[in-house]
Amino acid sequence: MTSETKDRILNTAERLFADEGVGVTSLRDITKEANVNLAAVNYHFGSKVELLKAILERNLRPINNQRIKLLDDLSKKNKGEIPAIEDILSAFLGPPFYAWAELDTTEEKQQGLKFLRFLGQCHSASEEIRASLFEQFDLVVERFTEALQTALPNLAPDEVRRRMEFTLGAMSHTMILFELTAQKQDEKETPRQLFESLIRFAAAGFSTTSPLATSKKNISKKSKK
Amino acid sequence: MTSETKDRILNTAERLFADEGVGVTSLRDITKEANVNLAAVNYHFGSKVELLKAILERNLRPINNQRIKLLDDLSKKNKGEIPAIEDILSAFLGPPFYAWAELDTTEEKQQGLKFLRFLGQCHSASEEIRASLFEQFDLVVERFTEALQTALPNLAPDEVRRRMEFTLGAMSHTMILFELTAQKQDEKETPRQLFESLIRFAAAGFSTTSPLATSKKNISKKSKK
DNA sequence: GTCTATATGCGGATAGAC
DNA sequence: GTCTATCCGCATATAGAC
Repeated sequence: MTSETKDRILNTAERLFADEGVGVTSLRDITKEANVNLAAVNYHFGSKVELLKAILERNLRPINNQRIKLLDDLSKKNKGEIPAIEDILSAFLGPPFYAWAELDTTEEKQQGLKFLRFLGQCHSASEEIRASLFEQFDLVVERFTEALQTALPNLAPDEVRRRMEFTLGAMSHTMILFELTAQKQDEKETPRQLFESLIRFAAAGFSTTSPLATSKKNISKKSKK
Repeated sequence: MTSETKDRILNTAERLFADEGVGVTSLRDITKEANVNLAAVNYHFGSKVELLKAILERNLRPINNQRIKLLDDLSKKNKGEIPAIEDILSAFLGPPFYAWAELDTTEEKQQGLKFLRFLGQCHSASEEIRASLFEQFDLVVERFTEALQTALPNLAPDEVRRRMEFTLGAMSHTMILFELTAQKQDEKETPRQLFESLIRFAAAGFSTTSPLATSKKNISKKSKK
């Protein structure tokens, strides 16, 4: 049996990290609430950061698998033909939202929102946390960057990468705001609206033509008519 | 004289926070390097977080002032006429970059990049830091949201706000990546390219037409031709 | 192997002498 | 205003009980 203690730590920590935040949740808080000894965390995981990584891994794997699956399905469906930008982005940005939308009870949904917020925070946390996030995320981002490059053959590779980063930034920021959005508009389906808006925003950003030549110093030269 | 000690703390902390990160920089590190007593931080600022707020305030004020000024100039220049989206976004996203571009020496530039990264991190730090960031930022965001709404009269107010959030997310994420980008491409002007790409990406995102009706469950229905 | 009791050292904060 | 001494909570390490 893989140590019930280990699972109890994992579950309790997951809830506390999402609920209260990683920074303010101490190992003492976790072990007290889980009714295990303080040293158990170190025995089973090695450190607080390693525990965090384990939680990330456990929750991110199914989401990333779904992303890849959706992307593969896109390619298969339209045999040979290149998928639309919006569909590619939907396969990438959708899964975290789907995972949330599929939850049943109100409490589960609330908990799920908190986890999304937690995930978003990890994107811009300490270097070490970011690193462990991207350990499993990098390959996914790579695959989607390739797909987008194929769909946008005229866009310079550097520019595709930059736009992918902008999308990642908008995504993580959106995840942080998810909770607030959902609570404000009591129970309404606004998270879905937020998610749809994000896809549309990013798709438009990706689809715009290459940036102006960088020779001119004056950057914004657009006419008003 | 407003305490030379206070200034020394402020300067040293600013450098260390940006250089090493807020989390790993202890008050002991700061006070040792600044040659002041450990208790001085608490006397002058109250706490580590308050010190951080003071640094944020000092650096953000001129940037935010420039943002407002640029926006005002836009309105004045084309009397009555509504400015282009790209110009509005340029006035908002440009100042942090200008502040960096105006620095002279290589060391100053490097330091400036680190500060931009630090600023970006604050966007998704603890609730308390975020709050102090937005204490002075909220009004600016409000003004620009209004300007964008005016330039996009057909876009629902909720949607304008959402897109502003996406832009903020892309911006803070970009600031975090600034340092890396600049170092990779040895000394080249890529930060400017990054900044221009961001404006273009966000402008396209803002300019796209309203999202699909939310009645349909199937979200991505775009045809390929 | 699994867990506990306990120790180490560093962090921010503070009371009170000067 | 400045400094010393000290407090308490923290993550982490380890010795040894079961």
